[in-house]
Amino acid sequence: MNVSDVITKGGLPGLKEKRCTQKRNIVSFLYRQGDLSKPEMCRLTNMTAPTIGRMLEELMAEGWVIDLGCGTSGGGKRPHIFSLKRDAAFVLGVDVGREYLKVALFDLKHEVVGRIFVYPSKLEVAERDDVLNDIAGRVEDTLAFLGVERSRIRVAGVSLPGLIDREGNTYTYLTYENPGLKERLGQLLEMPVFIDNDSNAIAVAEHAFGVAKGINNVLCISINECVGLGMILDSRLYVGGNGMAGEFGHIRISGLDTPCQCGKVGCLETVASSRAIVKAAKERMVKMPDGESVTLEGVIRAARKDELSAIELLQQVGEKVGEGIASLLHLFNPDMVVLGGEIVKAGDLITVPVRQAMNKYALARIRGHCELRLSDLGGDAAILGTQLMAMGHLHQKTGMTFALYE
Amino acid sequence: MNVSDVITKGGLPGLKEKRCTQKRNIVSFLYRQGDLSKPEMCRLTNMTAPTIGRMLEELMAEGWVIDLGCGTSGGGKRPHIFSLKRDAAFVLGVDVGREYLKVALFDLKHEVVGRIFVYPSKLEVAERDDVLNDIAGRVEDTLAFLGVERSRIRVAGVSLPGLIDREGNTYTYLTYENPGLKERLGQLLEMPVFIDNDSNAIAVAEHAFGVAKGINNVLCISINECVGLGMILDSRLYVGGNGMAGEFGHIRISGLDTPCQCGKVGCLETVASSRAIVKAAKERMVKMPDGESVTLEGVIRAARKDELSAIELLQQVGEKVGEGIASLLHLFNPDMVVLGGEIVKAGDLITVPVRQAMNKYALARIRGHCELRLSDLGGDAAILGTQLMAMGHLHQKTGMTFALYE
DNA sequence: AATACTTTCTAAAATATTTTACAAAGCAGA
DNA sequence: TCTGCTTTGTAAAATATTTTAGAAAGTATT
Repeated sequence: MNVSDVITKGGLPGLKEKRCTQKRNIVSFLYRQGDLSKPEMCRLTNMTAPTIGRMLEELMAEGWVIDLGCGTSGGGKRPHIFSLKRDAAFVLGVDVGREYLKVALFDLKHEVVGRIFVYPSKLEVAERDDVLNDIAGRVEDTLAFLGVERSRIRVAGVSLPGLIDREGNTYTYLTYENPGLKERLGQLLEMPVFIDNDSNAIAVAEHAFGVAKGINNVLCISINECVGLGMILDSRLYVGGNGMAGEFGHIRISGLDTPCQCGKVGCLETVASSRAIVKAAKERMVKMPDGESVTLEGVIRAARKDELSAIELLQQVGEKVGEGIASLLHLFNPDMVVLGGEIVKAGDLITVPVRQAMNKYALARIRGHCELRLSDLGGDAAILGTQLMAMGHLHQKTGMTFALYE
Repeated sequence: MNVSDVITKGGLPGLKEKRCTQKRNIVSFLYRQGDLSKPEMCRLTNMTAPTIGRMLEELMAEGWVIDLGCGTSGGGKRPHIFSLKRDAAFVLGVDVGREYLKVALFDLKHEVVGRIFVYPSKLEVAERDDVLNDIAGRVEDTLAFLGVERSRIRVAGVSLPGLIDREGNTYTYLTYENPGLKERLGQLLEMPVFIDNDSNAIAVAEHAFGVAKGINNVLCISINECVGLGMILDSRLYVGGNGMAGEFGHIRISGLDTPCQCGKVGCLETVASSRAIVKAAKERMVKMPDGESVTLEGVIRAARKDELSAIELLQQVGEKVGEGIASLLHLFNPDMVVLGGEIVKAGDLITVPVRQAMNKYALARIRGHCELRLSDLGGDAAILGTQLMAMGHLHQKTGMTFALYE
C-alpha cells in the first residue's frame, strides 16, 4: 500500500478498504487535532492499543506519520507522540478577493510553505477568462518559486466573494456554466479544485486557528466592500440548503431606506460596507489624516487621531451593525460573534457601539451568553480557511477523512 | 444479556460493551428508519451479513426485534424484513401548553398508544407546584387508563413554551432551581425526564413525521399566542449555544414601534401573535361569525366567510411574517419553511401574503430554493416531537443509540 | 532512595469479523 | 418452462481485533 492508496477510495476489496478507512481516520484526527499519543488515538477511534499500533507502523512505513518521541507524562510512562509528516502532501489555497489575489501552499500541519503570495486582483477589472488565466499564471509562478512539484499537491481550495452554491457554482463573479468554474480551474491548475464563498472560508479559519478556536457556535461577520457572514453551528460549517446562507448584508434593518445594489431597500450593506462608509464620510466631509482620498482605512485612522466626525460615523455604523447582530443573537444564540475585515483596525471604536446596540436590542439571557471579539487573523483568514474547505470537500468526494468542514 | 443491558451503557468490559454498542446501533437505525432488511443494515452499518445476522439473532432472542418475513424483491431472492418489537419499550410524551396539557404514550414505532390525552392546562393560572402536581396526576391517570406499567416506560419528554436552555433549565415557565424542573418532574413521574422548548419539539416532529419529512434544512414557524421558531439544519435540530436559538418572535421588524411584553420595541410578536391579531381585530371591529368574543380562530372563520376586514388583517399579518421570513431566508437559506400553529387554519389567506412578502424582500436565488408549506400535524406536532427529543437526550446520557435529534 | 502506583506498550491467547464458497430463492427473457 | 442472472443467506476457513498478562518507564509518597 502506498501513499495514494490512503488517499483514493474505492476499488479495493472489503477488508483492505476497511483498513484503509481506519488509517484515513487516524490521518484525519492527526490533521485536525494535531499531534497525538497512542492512548489518545485509542480514545478517539474506539480501537485498542495493539490495533492502533499496527496502523501507525504501516502509516510510518508509508511516509504519512512520524514518531516525535516521548511527550509529557500524565503520571506514568511517557507516551510516544505521533505526528503527520508535514510534507507528505500539500494543499493549495487561493483567495480571489476584489483587491488582492492571494496564493499559498499549505503543508499537513496547516502551515504556510514559504509565505502567502499577494498579487493585484483582476476580479473586478478584467474579463472572466483573463481573470482565470491570471490566477493560473500566478499559481504557476508561485509553485515554480517554491520549487514544489504539482504531483505533491493533493487539492486546491479557492475562495471567492458573491453567491456560490453547495456544488461550487458561482453566481456573482466568474460565472461559468458547463463546464463550471471548478472544472475550468481544475484543468488549468491540473489538480482537483473546490470553490467556496470567502465568508465561509473565513468562518472556518476563525474556528480552527483564530479567536473562535474550539468555540461551538460562532458567527463570523466580515466588513469590507461587502458585509459577509460565515457560520459555525455545533462546530460544523453551516452553508444552507443551497450553499447561500449568511447573506447578512442584505437583511433589512429598521430605519434605513437607501436602495441597495442588490435591488432591495434598507439592506445593512447600505450603511455598513466600506463603500457605504466612504460615501458617508465624503458627505460629512470627514477629514482624512494626510489629506489623501477618502477610504475606510483613512476614516479609521482619522478616528484614531480623535477626529470627532470619524468617531461618530463609526459609532453610527456600529449601532446599525449591532442592531443586525441582535437579530442574529435571537435567531442563532451563538457563543461568539467575530468581527473581521478592514473594520477590525477600528478596534474599540467599532466594538463599543456594536456591543451597546447588542445590549439595547437583544434579550439579556441570550446576549449575556455571547462574546464579541475582533478577528486576529489579519486579512488572511479566507486563504487560511481554503485549505480546510478543500480537504473537507476532497473527503466527501474521495472518502479521504481529512475532513473537518464539509 | 437482557433488555436493559441494551439500554444502559457502561460498566461492561470492552468487548461486551462494543457488541452492545453495535446492537444499539441496529436498534437505533430501526427506530429512526423503520423496518430494514439484512443487506440494508449491512450498508448502513458497514458490517457484513454474518455479523449483522448474529446481532439480529441476539436481538430477537432478547425481545427487541422481530422478523416480519419476506419483503419485496429487488431482482433476486426476497430479503427478510426486520422490525423493532413495538412494545419492547415505551416513551412518555407530555406537552405543557398554555391552553392544553397533553399526555401520550408512544411505542417504538412512534405510534401513539390508545390516543393523545388532552386536559386543560394550569400553566398560566396556577402556582408552579400546583402545575407540577397536576401534570403528575394526569400522567398517573393516563397510564392507569392505558394499563401500562411504569417499568416499561424508558423515558419521558416534556415540551414547554418559553426560554429553556440546553440542560432543560426553564427561565419563563415553571422556573425551579436546585433541584430544577427536570429533577422534580423526574421524581414525581418516577422516570428520567427531559425538558425541551415546544418550538424545537415541533421542528423535530415536522422533520420526522410532517410535511418536512426528510428535508435537510427546515425552519418551522408556529404562530399561536407566541411566535416560535424551531430549526432543523443539515438534518439536525439546532438549538444554539445556550439552547435558546429561534427567538424569531423578538427580532425587530421595520415599521413597527409597538412595545412588546419582552421589554423591547417593534418585535414581530407585536403583530403576528394570536394575542396581537385579536387586539387588532377588536380595534378594527372585525365581525365574528357568530357574534361570539374575538379569537384568532374567529378571525380566520370570518375571513373564510369573506369578511373583508378579516382578510385584510390576515394579509397585513402575513406581510409582516413574510418580511421576517425573508430575513430568515437570507440567513439560513432553508429548503423549506413550515408554518404551524393556530394560523394554519387560515390556509391560503395567510400563505399567499407571506409568500408575496418573501418574493418582495428575498433574493430570487434564495427564495426560489425554498418551499413554503403549512403544517399538517394539527396541534399535535409538539407532543409527537417529545418522544424523539427524549430518546435523543437519553442517548446522549446513557449511550442508547435511539437518538435522532440531540 | 525505596516503594507503591500509574500509564504506556507489546507479545501471545482468546475471541470476532470477514472472506470464500456455495446454496437458495426470485426475476426476466427466450 | 427453462436458462441465465441477481440478490439473499449461511457454513467453514482465513484474517483481524481484543483480551490477558506482564514488562517497561515514568510519578508521587514515604
